[in-house]
Amino acid sequence: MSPRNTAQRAAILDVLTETEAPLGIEQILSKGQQAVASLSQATVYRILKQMMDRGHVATVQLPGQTPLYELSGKGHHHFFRCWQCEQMFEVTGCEGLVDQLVPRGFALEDHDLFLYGLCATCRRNG
Amino acid sequence: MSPRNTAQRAAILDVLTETEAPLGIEQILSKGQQAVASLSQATVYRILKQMMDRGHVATVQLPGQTPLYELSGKGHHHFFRCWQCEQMFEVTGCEGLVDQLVPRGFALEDHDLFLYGLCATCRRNG
DNA sequence: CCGAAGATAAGAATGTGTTCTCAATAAGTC
DNA sequence: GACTTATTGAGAACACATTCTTATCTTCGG
Repeated sequence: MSPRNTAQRAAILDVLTETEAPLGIEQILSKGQQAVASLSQATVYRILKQMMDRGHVATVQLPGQTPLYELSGKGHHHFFRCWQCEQMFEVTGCEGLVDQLVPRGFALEDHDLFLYGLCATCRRNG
Repeated sequence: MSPRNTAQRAAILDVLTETEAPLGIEQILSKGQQAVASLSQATVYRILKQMMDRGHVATVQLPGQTPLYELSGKGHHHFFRCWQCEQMFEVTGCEGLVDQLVPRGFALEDHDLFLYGLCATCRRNG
């Protein structure tokens, strides 16, 4: 059966829709509480898990960090994370590049890639 | 002061030296116990931490996994992880490739890259 | 070889992220 | 509007990796 249309579910979906970058549990919780003050952490976990099971949400696993969440269906992409403002920027266009690193005889099926540095704004201001 | 020369410390160093791929705590523990049967998990953690503080050991953080450990001083490199045999293979030569993905105006300072698929052996046998 | 100080084993304790429990609440149905 | 049933909030419980505690053992300087 399809899930009931609760204010909490709508709030979480709104947060994910309005934000371009992937978000952590705490960020989703605090932003969601601006719409539904009573929103609890357990509910955020519960709803995100359901959305993932239904394929509406995907996780972004940065090395050594807890997962971030974003709406799925964006196609293959990676992220540039700014060390100053900590924002994440979507990066595309890795097709063909990564293949050049695969050892002879190996079959590449997937890859993870994360870029770190300064975004254009922080670079100018810093 | 320099650390005392114990059998446990030598065993862990041997394990890291003899293995080309980065290892997890459990692997280091079980391999090390072949040399020093009494080796305990706490000691593995303690000695690895010391080796990291001294810069002799570095961690490899795969997304969504606990850290792996390898001897440092290998220069910049990445890994290809085989889904079948779960072995990790060192990959080098990313220079210049990653830069092509950096958005205009951004300053790239570091990156993580992980390749997944089938190694040559598993590809032939599977 | 002795003794002081550091190192170890084992398990207890901790920390963190996530899931569970259950009484209270709210959605959707008739 | 009342009923049935899913959903929620709050905190307890859990899982797990990691660190701490302490009594015992080992290294190494003298």
